[in-house]
This record gives sequence, C-alpha cells and structure tokens, in this order.
Amino acid sequence: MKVLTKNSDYAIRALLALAAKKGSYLSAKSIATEHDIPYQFLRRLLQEMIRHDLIVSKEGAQGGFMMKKDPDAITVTQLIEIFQGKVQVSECMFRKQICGNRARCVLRHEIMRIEQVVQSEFEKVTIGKLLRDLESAGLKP
Amino acid sequence: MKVLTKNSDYAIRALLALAAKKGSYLSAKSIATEHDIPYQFLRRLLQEMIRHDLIVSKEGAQGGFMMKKDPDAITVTQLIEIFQGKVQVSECMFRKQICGNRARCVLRHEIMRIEQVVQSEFEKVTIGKLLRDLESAGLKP
DNA sequence: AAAACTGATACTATATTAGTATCAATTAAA
DNA sequence: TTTAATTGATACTAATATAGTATCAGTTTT
Repeated sequence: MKVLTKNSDYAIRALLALAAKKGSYLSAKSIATEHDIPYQFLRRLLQEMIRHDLIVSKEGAQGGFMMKKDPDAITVTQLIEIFQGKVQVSECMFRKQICGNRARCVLRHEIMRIEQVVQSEFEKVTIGKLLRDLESAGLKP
Repeated sequence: MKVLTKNSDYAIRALLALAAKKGSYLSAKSIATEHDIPYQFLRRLLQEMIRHDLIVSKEGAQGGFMMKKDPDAITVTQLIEIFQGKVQVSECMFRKQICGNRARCVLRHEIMRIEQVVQSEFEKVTIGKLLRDLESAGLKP
C-alpha cells in the first residue's frame, strides 16, 4: 500500500522548490531537471496547482511558475486530495446485508475515525514545515 | 485515495462471518452469497488467508473454511499487508538531488512518523473488536 | 523574427485492481 | 459406489489508475 503516488510526490517536491525561491519565477524545465521529474508530467501537475490557486504562472521567455499560497497553508492532505482524491478508508465497507442502513452501521464509525486520524496527521505537514526542516538540516530543496 | 481495496474489504467481511461462526465450517459459496462477494474472487482471498494461517479449510462436501487464529489477534494492518503490501507513505520521496544520502534526510523522519501513526491506528482495529462492535449494535455479520 | 516559455489536450504504456473460468482432487451423503 | 458439493491450483480477461510522452498553439522577452 502506497500512500503517496508520483503525482503527489512530484508536486510536493516542485512546491518545495518554488517555496524556496519565493517571489521569483522558476521554469518547469529547470524544476524538472534539478529534481529529476519527467518534464511533461510536471507541467500537468503545475497546471493543476494553478487551478487550485497554489501557484501562478507567467508565459513567454523568462516565464515560469511562482508560489502564490502561503507554504504554511498548503498541507499534504490538500495535495493528496488534489492528486489522489479525498482520503477515504473504504467507499462503504459494510454494504447490503451487513449495512443496509448506514446510520446503524457502527463499523462506519470506526472507519471514519481512522480516516480522521490519517487526515489530521497529514494536515500537520505543510510545505512550509517541510521546507524549514530541510533548511535546518542544511539541505536546499 | 482509497485506503482499503476490495481485497481487504472482502477479506475483512469474510473473516467477520467466520469469526461469528467460530468452530464450524462455512463454505465459500455461502459466504459469497450472504455477503455479496464475487465467488471466485473470494475463494482466492480465502486461500491466501489459509497460507497466512488465519483460517483452515476442509475439502469435499460439507467442507468449507473455519477460523484458526484468534480474531483479536488479527489486525486490519495485517490484512492490508497481506492484500495490499506493507503500508508505506512513499518509496523514498526524497531521492537524488534532495536526498542522495538517506541518513541525512530529515524529511524521511516526518514521513516515517506518519507511517507509524497510520499503522498503529489500523492495529487497534482487530476482527474481534469489529465483531463485538457489530454484535453490540444488534447486527450479525 | 527567433527563442524560451506556458496552455491545452491527446496519446501511449505499465501496473494494479477486480473479476471470471476451468479442471483436478477430496469428501459426504444418497 | 456413484453423485454432488466442495476446496486446490492456476490461468485468463477486463477495467481502472498511474506514469509518462508528444504536439501544437499562443505569449513574452531578447
């Protein structure tokens, strides 16, 4: 079971790069080569992040992408939701015979509790936090 | 992001059925029809669970499957590991440029911490617990 | 005008998940 | 002792998700 797919993985890395160069434009190409992310793949991810208002772009030569949203306000949960869909333990694990009536389904509570825990753990991790962790270790993203 | 696939979902439901009828054999067919699980699919899951010593089988007419391991000793984590592989947040999210040296990678700690939380949450949920929850709600699995 | 870019979108490849089919061997019961 | 009900083993197909590639039009700087 893999929690983060390449989508989210690459997106996080690209955001770290942009957050580190806050205020200036980075081209998709430079991010792709520096972080070893497939170029066209990355471009799609960047565009998706524009649609979600995390970053902005500038077209043309010397153009590129720049951070828009506060890195501390971007959580891993959000990125997972964008690129892998909302975290859900099971669509409804207890259907039909077992759970004809959802309201009565005690198991749903258990499952939903775990969903909450997983989500809240990922919510603690923001791009800003990851960046500071990296910097305090003397690594640049 | 879907945490439980059909594999695990069906396996859990089958185990609940077996745990409820502890001591007697239930055929794959009866479990499949009662719980609306595709018959041949279920058979493969049951065989996999035999290999992992969770249940035993008896061949021939009136044969079937029976609980072997204590339901309280079967965690959802184990089932996820059997049917979806070990829980891992990312293979190694921070490779190459960022993390040429794994030991130095502070982010790995963050990621591994979340892995631990996710796993331990699922470890709290055993088949035994789920069964009792169901029963105390007046539902039979 | 050319080069360096993004926007949009279509396409292919690979892996995972889900489900089906088949045949041999075993056991209980008619 | 034959038949029906079952598991064991395994091969196969279908659907979906993930990963990656390609192309062309439009924009901006040089």
